[in-house]
Amino acid sequence: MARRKLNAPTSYDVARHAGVSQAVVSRAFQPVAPISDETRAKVLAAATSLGYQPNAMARSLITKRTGLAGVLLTEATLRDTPDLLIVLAQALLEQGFQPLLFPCTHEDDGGTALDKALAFGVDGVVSGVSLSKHDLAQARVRQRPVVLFNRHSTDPDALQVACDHASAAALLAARLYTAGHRRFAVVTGPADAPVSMLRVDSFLGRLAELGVGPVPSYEGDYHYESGHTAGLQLLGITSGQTAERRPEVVFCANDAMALGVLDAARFALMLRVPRDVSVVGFDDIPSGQRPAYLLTTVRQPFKEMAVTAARLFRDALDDTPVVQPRVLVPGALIERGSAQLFPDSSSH
Amino acid sequence: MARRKLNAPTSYDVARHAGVSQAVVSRAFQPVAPISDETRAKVLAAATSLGYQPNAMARSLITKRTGLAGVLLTEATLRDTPDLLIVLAQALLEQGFQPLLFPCTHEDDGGTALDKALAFGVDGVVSGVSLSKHDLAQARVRQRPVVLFNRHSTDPDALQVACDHASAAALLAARLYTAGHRRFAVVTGPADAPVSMLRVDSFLGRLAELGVGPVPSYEGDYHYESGHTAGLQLLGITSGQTAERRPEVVFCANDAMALGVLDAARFALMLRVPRDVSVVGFDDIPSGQRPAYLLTTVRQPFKEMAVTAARLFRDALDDTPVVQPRVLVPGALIERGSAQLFPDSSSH
DNA sequence: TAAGAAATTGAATTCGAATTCATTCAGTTC
DNA sequence: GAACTGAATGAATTCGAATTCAATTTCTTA
Repeated sequence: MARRKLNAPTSYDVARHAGVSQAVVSRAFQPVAPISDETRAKVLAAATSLGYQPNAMARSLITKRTGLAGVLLTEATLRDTPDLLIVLAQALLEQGFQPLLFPCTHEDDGGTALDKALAFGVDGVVSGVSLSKHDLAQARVRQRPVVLFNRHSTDPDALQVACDHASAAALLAARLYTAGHRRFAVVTGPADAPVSMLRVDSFLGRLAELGVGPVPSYEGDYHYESGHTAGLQLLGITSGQTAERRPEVVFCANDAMALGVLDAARFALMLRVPRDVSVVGFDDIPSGQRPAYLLTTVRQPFKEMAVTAARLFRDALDDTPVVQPRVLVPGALIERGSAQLFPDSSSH
Repeated sequence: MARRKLNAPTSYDVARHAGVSQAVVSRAFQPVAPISDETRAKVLAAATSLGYQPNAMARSLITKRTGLAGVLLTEATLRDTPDLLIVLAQALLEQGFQPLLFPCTHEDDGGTALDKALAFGVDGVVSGVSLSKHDLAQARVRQRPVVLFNRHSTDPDALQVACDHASAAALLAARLYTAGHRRFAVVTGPADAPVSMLRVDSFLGRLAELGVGPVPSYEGDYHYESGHTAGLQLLGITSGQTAERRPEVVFCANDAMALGVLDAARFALMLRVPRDVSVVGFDDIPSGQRPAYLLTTVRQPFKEMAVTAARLFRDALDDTPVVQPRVLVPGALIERGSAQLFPDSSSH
């Protein structure tokens, strides 16, 4: 490994320049330390004149802190809800942490990503991918807090912030039932996506409570295309569907697929939305807000969730007693034109 | 600062456990080093049994390498083209670098972000925000390579990878002209957005060459809403527009605004697209691909650009002589239904 | 078999800033 | 003015792995 010398000035250079000891230079850069204002000013002046900046590695070596927060997110999350990364990064920066991104291709890459993050010396991790109990234990041994973001763990001590997908989905189900709908269909996310499961199961659970019978379902992969395929499948005539048996409502585990269903219904099957069929999703992605879609959906309050996660993260690091290790933030039902949400007096 | 002891094993612990010296442990973890296979195996066994991982800070302190690549991107970029971050992160990871994200609120936050990145000890930076000559010089003094991504610098030595926005925009202009269009309008990005300038200026430049007179323009901010407003303004009757004077084509500096223009035209002004007006954008964002929009646009080959950037980055770090410091990758014209691209025999 | 080359090994040093601890100095108090 | 308090300072140590260099072992080769 080529040892290249970097001509960056060190604290010793600054010390010599300012006529003090290295220890004093170090103190000048700490917010609170035994040093006179006069000396500090002198040191800082010398530092700026030399273009000195404390070496992060040397500092971390002794303080055991890097100021880095590992951020574990799936590529699907990054792609579908880019806003999440932005608000999470902002929130972490506000708490004084720089986000170190670990993009995960699959939901089960979390363990590997966590290992890598720890090897890089992150102070802790905010994880938007699932982590096993074993992974969490490993982080705990190393005293690195982990905040689960929209992910759940059976570990009672795990820190977690999540949208209350279950309640929102159940509410949406009830709302649609009340509006008079009786024939439902669902498009799920991939079987190993925990959030999809939460949403779909709650939706179906509430419907079951209300006496709605078996609901056809299609397993998508969170992408638009799979939603499109699902739409053709669930609403098309291929399976001998007639208007009487066609689902009145299609609930999708996320918005991307809901848009696919919507387009399949409108452009491929020539159905009118919401008159012939209501389509609802989950996430409130920007394109669903456009007049071309007007998707009824559930919005996750990412900003609030991110701020909460960042705060939990910092508190855990500061050994501040964490009052509430598990925070559930309610989702907001966003009613737009893609679903018929009021009893239709003209029907039947 | 509370000095908390982490019970992480050190190389000395492993050394004791394996009955060798600390130096040998260090060597066991390097791919090529003077150590026998036998000893290495013994050390690695001891290491795994103790759960040892080399301390990144200590290592970096002496090697002057962190394995971190600073990634500077504006929030607008993160939001509008999330795919870019994903492919860039993948490409950097493939070259052995972990992306350290520095989200920038404004285009001119680059200098600050670069400073922060250098303070964190990144090995170099890939910047999707503008950097001043002074910033670049500072990085060079520290021997930290900077690869500009879709950004330009007058510095002849600067490493840069960019989409050839200018050529693509000019091509698009010519294409529309050939199709018979003569009345154009443009929606620009914010005045300080370098990429918007490139695109719009080239588009207008080519039109001017073709003899097209003054073109009305509206300054947007890259967001959908501003596109919507621009659409109302440019195509609406507020300014006493009649069908004869209404622009036949609206060129937008990015897709997000193009969608806004398109929706304004269709849903607010009841114009038919592309019959009454053609709308074209730039970027090829996913929602423009949907049947509800079918936006004609220019796609940036992000994957290729990212791979090139990552390779440039690595070569610069390895002191591999960089063959081509400036790479321009051509954009791809994506023809969809939002623009009339062929001479219309039925017109006039 | 002796001399020399090559491969391993370990003791000591290094990287740069933070911290400990002893020391100095100025300011109080009686 | 002696004794004491508190603040400010610097010498020395520390963090943990990589590297240098001298010492040792093993392997060649004449």
